[in-house]
Amino acid sequence: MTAGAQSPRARYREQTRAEIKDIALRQLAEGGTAAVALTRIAKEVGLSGPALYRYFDSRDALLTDLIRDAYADLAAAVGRAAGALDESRPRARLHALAGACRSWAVAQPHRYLLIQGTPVPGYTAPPDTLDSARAVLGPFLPAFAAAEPSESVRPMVAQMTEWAAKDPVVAEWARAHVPAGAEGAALAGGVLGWTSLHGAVGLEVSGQFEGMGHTGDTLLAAQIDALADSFGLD
Amino acid sequence: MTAGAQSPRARYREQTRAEIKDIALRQLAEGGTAAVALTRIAKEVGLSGPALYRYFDSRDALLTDLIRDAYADLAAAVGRAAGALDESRPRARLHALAGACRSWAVAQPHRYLLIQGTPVPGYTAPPDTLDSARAVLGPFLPAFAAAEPSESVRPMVAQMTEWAAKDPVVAEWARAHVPAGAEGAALAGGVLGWTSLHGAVGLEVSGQFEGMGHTGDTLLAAQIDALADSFGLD
DNA sequence: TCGCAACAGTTAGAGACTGTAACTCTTTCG
DNA sequence: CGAAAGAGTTACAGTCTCTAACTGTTGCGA
Repeated sequence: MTAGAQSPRARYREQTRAEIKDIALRQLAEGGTAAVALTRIAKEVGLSGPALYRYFDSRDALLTDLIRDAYADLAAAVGRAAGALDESRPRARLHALAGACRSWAVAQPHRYLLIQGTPVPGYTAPPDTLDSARAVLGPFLPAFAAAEPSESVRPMVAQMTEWAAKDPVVAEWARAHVPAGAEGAALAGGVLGWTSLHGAVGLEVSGQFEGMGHTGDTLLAAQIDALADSFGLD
Repeated sequence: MTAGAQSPRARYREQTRAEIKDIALRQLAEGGTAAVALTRIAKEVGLSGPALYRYFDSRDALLTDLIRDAYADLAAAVGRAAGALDESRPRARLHALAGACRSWAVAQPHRYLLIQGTPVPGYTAPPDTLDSARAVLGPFLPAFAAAEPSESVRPMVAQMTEWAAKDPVVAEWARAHVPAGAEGAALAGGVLGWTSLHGAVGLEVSGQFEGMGHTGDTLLAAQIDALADSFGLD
C-alpha cells in the first residue's frame, strides 16, 4: 500500500524510520514505555541525538506511531482469525477470536500494554486508533446475531439499544455485522466481551496472576463461556 | 498504631513525609506516574532538592509508599463495605463489594491506576501488597460458600482445587472465608471476580469507554451478575 | 549541465530531572 | 555539656528532551 519505492531518498527515510521503531520496540520490551529514550536509540542507530527529530517530531510522536502499529497489528490478527470461522457456532467464534487476542498479547506483552495499559493523563490517542479498535471488535459482533440475552445483561442491552438509536455511526457499524434488530445485543456483547478480554488478558499479561494455580487460557475460557451463557449462545 | 508521637523530631519527620506524599499524590492525579518529580515536590515543600532524600531513599521508594497506601486504603474500603452485609444473599454481597471497589476507583482514578495499571518491567511490588490484595479479595469469598459451579467455570474450579491442594497457605486462607470443601469454588470465584472487576473498572477508569452509551455501574453489574449466574448464586 | 532548494546531519546548549558528595548547623541524649 | 545523629545546604555528575544555528549532500527543474 501507499506505493513502495518512490525516490531513493524516501525509501532510505522509511528504512531509517523502521530501524528506529525496531529499536524503540526492543527498549519498550526491556523496560516499558519509560525506557524508550531517543538519545539511546540515536546512539544505537549511529546518529547523534537531535538527528532523530528529522524522523519523528518528538518522543511522543514515536510512541504514538508504535501504538498505531500495535492496534493495526492486533486488528489484523483478529481479522485473520475471523476468516476461517464457522458462522453457525457463535460460542466457538467467541472463543476463537478471544483466543487470538490473547495469543497476540501473550506473545508480545509490551505491545499489548502499550495500547491497553495505563494512559498518561495528558495524552490523547490518535483518532485512527478508534477505527482499529472497531476493527478488532467488529468480528465479535456476528456471534450475537441470534442472542437471547438473559436477565443479567438485559440492562446493558437496553442501554446499547438506546445508544444505537442516538448515534447513527455506531448503529451503522453494528448493522454491518449483525441483522437488523440485533444491534443492541451485538453492541452489548461487544462491550462485555471487550471487558472480559481486557480483564483476563490484562491481568495475565501484567503478571498479576504469577504463582496462582491457574492458566491464562482457562481463565479466559471461563470468562468467555460465562459471556456466551449470558447471551444464550450455542 | 505504631505509637503516635515519639520524639518531637520523629513527629516532625512524619509530618514532612506526609506532606511530601500529599504533593506527590496531587502530581500523580494531574499527570500520572511520570509527573511525580522529587525536585518539584521539594520546591513546593520549601526544601531544596536533595533534602527529600532524607525522607525517601529514591523516587521509586516514594511511589512504592503510595502504592502501599492505596492498596491498604482499598482493602479498608472493601472491609468496611463487607461489614454491613447480609450473609444469606451471595449475589447481593458480590454487587455490594464490587460496587465498593468501583466507587473507590472512580473517586480517585489515579490511585487505582497506580496499583492496577501497567507495571514497570523492572519493578517488583513490595511483599505486603500481597497481603493487602488478599484483604481486598477475601470478603468476596464467602459469597461462594454454597456455589454450584456451572459447566462454564468448572475447569477453573478444578484448577483452583488442585492449587489449594498443593499450596497450604492459600488453602488456609480460603478456609478462613468458606466452609471446607468449597475452597476450589471460592478461589475460582475470587479470581474470576477480580478479573471481571479489573476489566470493567479498569476500562472505565482509564476512560476507554468515553462516549459510549453505557454507564460504568451497568457494565459492572452485568459482569457481576454473569459471574453469579456461573456459580448458581441467589 | 548547473544551481539551488529541500533534506540529512552536525555541534552547542538550555532546561528538567535523579541521585551522590561533602559540608554546616541544630537537636537529642547519655 | 559534649558528641553523635539528624536535617539541611550547595556543588556537581549524568541522563534525557528538545531548540538553534550551521554544514554538507541530493535531486530536480531550467
